Amino acid sequence: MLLSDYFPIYNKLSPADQEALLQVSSLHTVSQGAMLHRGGDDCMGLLVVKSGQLRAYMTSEDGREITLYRLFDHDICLFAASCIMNSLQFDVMIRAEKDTTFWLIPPCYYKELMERDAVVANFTNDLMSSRFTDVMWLMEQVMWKSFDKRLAAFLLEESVIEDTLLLKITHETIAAHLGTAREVVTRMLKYFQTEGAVVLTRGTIEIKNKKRLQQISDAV
Amino acid sequence: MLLSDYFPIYNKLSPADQEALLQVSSLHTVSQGAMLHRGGDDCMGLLVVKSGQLRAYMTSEDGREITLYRLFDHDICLFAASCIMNSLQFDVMIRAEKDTTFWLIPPCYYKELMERDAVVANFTNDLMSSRFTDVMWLMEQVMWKSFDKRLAAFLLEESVIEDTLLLKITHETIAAHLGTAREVVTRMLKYFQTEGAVVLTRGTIEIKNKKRLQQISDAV
DNA sequence: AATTTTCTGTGATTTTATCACATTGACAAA
DNA sequence: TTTGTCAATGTGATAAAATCACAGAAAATT
Repeated sequence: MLLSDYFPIYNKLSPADQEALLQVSSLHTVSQGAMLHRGGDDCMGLLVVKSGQLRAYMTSEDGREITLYRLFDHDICLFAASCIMNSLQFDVMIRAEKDTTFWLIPPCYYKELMERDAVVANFTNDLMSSRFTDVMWLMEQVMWKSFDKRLAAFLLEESVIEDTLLLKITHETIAAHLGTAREVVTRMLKYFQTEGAVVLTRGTIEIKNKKRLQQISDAV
Repeated sequence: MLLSDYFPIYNKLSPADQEALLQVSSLHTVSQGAMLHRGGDDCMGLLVVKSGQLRAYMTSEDGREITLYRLFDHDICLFAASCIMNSLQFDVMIRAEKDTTFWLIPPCYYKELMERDAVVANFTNDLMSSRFTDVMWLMEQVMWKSFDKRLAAFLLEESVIEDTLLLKITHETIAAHLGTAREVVTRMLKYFQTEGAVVLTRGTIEIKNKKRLQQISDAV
């Protein structure tokens, strides 16, 4: 599979631009845990995920984290190229959650293309809208949902992503996803266990009663 | 003053598009408190603020609110035209905080223009980036700042916007801006009063010690 | 087997949210 | 002027979540 298969507007580019895009783009592979981007200063370029999984998150001054959204195969990451949009004035961190292969389109090339080509500009617009939608969804969760609902929803989502009921994840990691403290996660998980919804062992959470988690997550 | 003075890229449009833009746009005035937009379904168009003040906010199912950002003279509101971006999938409410005069550019016209003209598309991109930046700033506040800091910062900002130390605002309204409950605001304001930072009467908050509020707001 | 590190458990306290209702001030109607 | 009404504020009680400070258990390393 080529970049052209992963870049939705490739066919709408002029032949010259198609050629140039393939020329300047490069394929990279990083290992799980690799830091791809740390905030507004660094600017690697537009990142097109071929395979793997990335996590975009925000950090507090004292090192707490919250996951903004995740990127999977075919997703495109705009914020690793935040320098091309000078009205974007905030810091997003991006880290590989799995071994990940991606194409990188250099920021200066993409910027020039976007400013010249309406199709590319509108596509960029769509990308940004999607991420904006993700963040607004998160905002709603953080603002109006109680923690038990958010945790239950996270476990269910994680179960879908990993395609298993036996999650290999620590309380600390969950806390970083949800933007809270580890103890808070531990206590709520203990409660879920007394409810029979999960079984906990060191480093794992086994989902025993999916319906119960769904009830908790969906309750009004 | 004409729309052309408030629309930054007007001079970059073709003469025909300049002409058409002025043709299809309309000038409107609404009173304080008027609801301009409620969520994704309604789509009035791109809204260019001539004078006044708008508030963009989010609501919970049970009617709680939080202010996302505010719009002043020369600001342009993209979300009253959210239908032109079909990847934008969230609801923003927009209400006039003051009597407001604005131009309205019809969504279908703007959409067509944007898809055709790279300058317009990139400008739209910039608008969206700015709002995204606002929301990310809010996210940081909500996630990592304690409530006393957020309230102190709000009072100071309000004082700048209204250009007075005697704020005419209720605890209920502040709670809606900050996304919390009225009692929480009342209690914290009482505390600020015991600190000598403010003096409270029904419907007003007088800032007595700006420095103290700044200390509270900026404390690490 | 001993040591170190990572992960989990838990009490105590503070902050913030929630619920329920009391009180006060402003304004309007009688 | 008095009375009634409503919006705004005050506050106690309780619950949820965050914070702090350790204790202990499991896994990994030496």
